[in-house]
Amino acid sequence: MGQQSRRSAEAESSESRASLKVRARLPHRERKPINLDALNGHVGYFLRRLQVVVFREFLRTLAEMNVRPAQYSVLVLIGANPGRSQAEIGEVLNIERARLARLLHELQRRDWIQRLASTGDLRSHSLFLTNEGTRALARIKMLAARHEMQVSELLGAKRRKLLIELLQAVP
Amino acid sequence: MGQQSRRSAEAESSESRASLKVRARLPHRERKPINLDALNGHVGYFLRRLQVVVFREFLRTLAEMNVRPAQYSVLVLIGANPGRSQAEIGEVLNIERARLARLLHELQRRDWIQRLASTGDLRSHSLFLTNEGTRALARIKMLAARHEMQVSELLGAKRRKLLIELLQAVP
DNA sequence: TATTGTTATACTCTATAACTATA
DNA sequence: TATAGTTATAGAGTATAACAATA
Repeated sequence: MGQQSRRSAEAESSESRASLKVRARLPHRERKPINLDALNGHVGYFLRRLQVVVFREFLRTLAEMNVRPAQYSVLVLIGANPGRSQAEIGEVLNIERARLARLLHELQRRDWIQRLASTGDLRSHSLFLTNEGTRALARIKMLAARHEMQVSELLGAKRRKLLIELLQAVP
Repeated sequence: MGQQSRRSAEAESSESRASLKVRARLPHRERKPINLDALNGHVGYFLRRLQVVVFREFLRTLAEMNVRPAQYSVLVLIGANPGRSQAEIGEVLNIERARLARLLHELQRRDWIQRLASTGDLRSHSLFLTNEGTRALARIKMLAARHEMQVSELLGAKRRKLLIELLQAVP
């Protein structure tokens, strides 16, 4: 894979944590640094900056299963909370119900999930993994754990732990 | 504005920090909490969760100027670093040059920026704000500062400061 | 040969609105 | 009336590829 060759190439430069660095297309000569100005005062800017890098890495590591972050989070929640409705899953993940409907349609097409009529409220669907979905999720979780290790290499284990604690505590 | 009435309505419930909370469409009855399972171990999940809320709030607060986060960051950098090329701006912000070209085209259509031929490298364009762009950016920065205050209310000033320091230090 | 900027395409995600069927 | 889910549309963001001009 392209990722493998890239990683080994960068490893040669003896910077093990450089693999995820945001510096594509290195310029021929170093330029004067750019002043971030007001961006330095925005949480959103830094959140977005890191999130883009992390998601890009996620896509690379999960490429063999062709799973995107949103699909991953939905699969994990269905696996750990079988029988919940689309409304409940969507609310927790902050995914619009319209978007979730299409996302689930794709997961169903792959035969990873099934939607059964709810016993109580006839409007809602109860979500479950299929047997194939359960097997796929096991593999996917393994790759996701590998991804998280790469994130940990990028951030440093200590900073990663601090960051999770901080973000988890947000109301 | 709809936001104002919403904030005051929620303020009545004596939860001043609830204005940005992720709980649209409150269910009639509380359900059993959903188990986040493996998501609890992913920095990316928490990053994304907060970033979506923060960007949504940004859009609301900057709605009167019709400015999106990416446009804001580009305007700020051009304002603080006049004469830089598209390649330099795009690299810092991690915006694809193809996407940046279209984004700048839109800013130019609004007469907020101008692209002049570089004196040195004839391939590159030097980016500047127009007079109108300078005036617009002043107003935009004022709104962005207001936005950041709302973020600070959501996170708590102390946690916001910690978060910025942590994210800023990421390599 | 490589880089800068442009145009084009495909796909994902976000935000709406309109619709049905249930409650 | 309100909610659960579906379908559709428009716009933003991401990832590519191909191209002309210049280095």
